[in-house]
Amino acid sequence: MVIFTNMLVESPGIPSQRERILDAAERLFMERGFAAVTLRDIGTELDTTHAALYYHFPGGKEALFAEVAERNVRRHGEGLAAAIEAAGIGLRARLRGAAAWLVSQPPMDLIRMTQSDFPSLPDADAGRIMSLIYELILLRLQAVFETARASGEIADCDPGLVAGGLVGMVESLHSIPVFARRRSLDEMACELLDIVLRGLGYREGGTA
Amino acid sequence: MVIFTNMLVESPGIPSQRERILDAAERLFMERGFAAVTLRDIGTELDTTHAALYYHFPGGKEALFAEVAERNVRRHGEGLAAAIEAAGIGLRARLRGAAAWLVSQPPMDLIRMTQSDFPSLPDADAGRIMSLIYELILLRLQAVFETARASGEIADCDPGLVAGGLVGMVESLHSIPVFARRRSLDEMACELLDIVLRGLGYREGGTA
DNA sequence: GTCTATATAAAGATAGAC
DNA sequence: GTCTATCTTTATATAGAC
Repeated sequence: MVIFTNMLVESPGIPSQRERILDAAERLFMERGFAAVTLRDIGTELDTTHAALYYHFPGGKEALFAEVAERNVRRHGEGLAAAIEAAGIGLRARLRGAAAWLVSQPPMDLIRMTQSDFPSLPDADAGRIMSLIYELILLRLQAVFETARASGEIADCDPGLVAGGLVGMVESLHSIPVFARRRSLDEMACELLDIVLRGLGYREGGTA
Repeated sequence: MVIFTNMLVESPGIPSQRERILDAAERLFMERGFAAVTLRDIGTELDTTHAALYYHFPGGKEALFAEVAERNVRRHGEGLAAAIEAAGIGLRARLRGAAAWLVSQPPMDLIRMTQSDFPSLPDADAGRIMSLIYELILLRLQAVFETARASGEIADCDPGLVAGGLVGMVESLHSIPVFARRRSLDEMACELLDIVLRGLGYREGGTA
């Protein structure tokens, strides 16, 4: 029986250097965007040099960003699905779970991504990541509204539009400077959610 | 009677080169953010060289961005005030006017500004512009909700939170790629607005 | 795998001609 | 006022030692 070294370093709790790079890069890139982060910033974060990054990511900054952005979208999607799942049934519970997840994560600035980051990437990368955003996040939330509509919990509406508007509204809470936050992002998201729910004619349990 | 040259070049319809630079810079900076735009980009846009920009803006990129960002916020604030004013009375009309104005402008990405652009500026500039955003945009919209609350058009709510959430929701429509827009941003904003209005217990005319 | 050193390119900024 | 040319800094990227 042969034990591979890379199986050991990938064991839980001992993240590989590659993972550590991805973590730091993801945080920096998602906070500031592609253009505003240098490879030296990422190296400094890990107490190493930017040259070391090229061993793990031969494709350089673009490849690193593309991988990091895709990873971020997938993580957002998984967390969203898990939060919705864990919330059980009922539109209000599901949306609160989804919103709590979104504000617990670094901001996902879709305006910056579409207007600034993606145009800097090869079309193939940009297109793939944009499709993932649509598929893993927007469609996932849209399905929640469709389910609620089908069971009579809410009135008729454009579920895709409402899902998108909700993400934008909740994510925008991240733009409140930390010193100006008199309540937690979670509480504020809940209050906004309740307004939207009422606007959709929400009644618990639906027509049943 | 002396006629100053710079009075002539500032006459309507004949924008000075300084104005043309501000216009181009504003569009580019507000679309892509501080880090993603080079002075050469701006020069190219005006069929000139980046060196020429230093004659009009000796402070370089930072000073140009600071002036452009402040100008953009003031323009947003003025347009917002004018749109609300022109809409007459009634919360729905006012919010529709405000939303129509917001989607008619290049996106104002508050997440990117606070997380990425402002940290690149001197604290004084960043603080001043952030205060203007608060004062000219958020407080202006907040006042609309407070007025509506006072006249009984809507139920009690946190007007600052609702104003902020609304801006975030409406602005996020800008992240929909152009090819994927099946309706105009204006129509989508109206539909979202109506949901929020209903959620606030809106009734036309208020208690009167 | 990571480092130092270096090559190359891009971007901010200035000088001086016109 | 604008241009060309140049300088300086910064950033991406590579080479080769360890």
